[in-house]
Amino acid sequence: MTSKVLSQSSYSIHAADLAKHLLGHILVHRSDEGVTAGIIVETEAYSQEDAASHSYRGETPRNSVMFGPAGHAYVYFTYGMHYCFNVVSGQAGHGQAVLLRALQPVEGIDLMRQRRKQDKEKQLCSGPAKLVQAMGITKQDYGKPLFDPGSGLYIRQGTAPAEIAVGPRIGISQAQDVQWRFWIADSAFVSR
DNA sequence: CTCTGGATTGAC
DNA sequence: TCAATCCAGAGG
Repeated sequence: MTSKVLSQSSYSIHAADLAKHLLGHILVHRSDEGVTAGIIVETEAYSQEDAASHSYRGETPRNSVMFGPAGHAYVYFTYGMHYCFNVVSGQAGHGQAVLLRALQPVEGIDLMRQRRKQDKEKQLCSGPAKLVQAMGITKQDYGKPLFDPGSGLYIRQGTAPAEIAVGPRIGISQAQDVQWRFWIADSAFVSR
């Protein structure tokens, strides 16, 4: 099977553009437990000028990778119990990233079921913290290059969706009017 | 050092 | 509708 990986340059665009562009591509993770993969079906963009972004108040130890070169993983811990996974976008020096909110499972589905303690396929990756758990992503993956299959965590080229839907981001208290959430219009695997 | 709130989830 | 659960970031 062919498995073309997205090049680093394809990530060097604005977060809002990358958020749309990532839909239809495939996130892959290889671990000791096995391989898991899923089609990206829902994303959100976060950028430095945006009050809802972690990068809004400048670079800190937690968000530093957002200010580095594009195509790397930004993993953060939140609510005292969950991790979320982002793809760094844009140019180095400008803090921005795309949050992956939902995947359509395509490989390692039984492993996802074990990790999630959940049988229903639509419940495996239908949320930012759910997909991190199902894919076996941890804080150890912080900073990993997603354009390099050797890192074990990468994005494979998929198929662009027929129709993309747009709406406000979820769970934020700032900039609630900004329409920076994108999802594949007819997907049954989105969150919420 | 203390305090506040969070890019969530699942149970009630 | 709400608790769980703990850390990052801001302010003193």
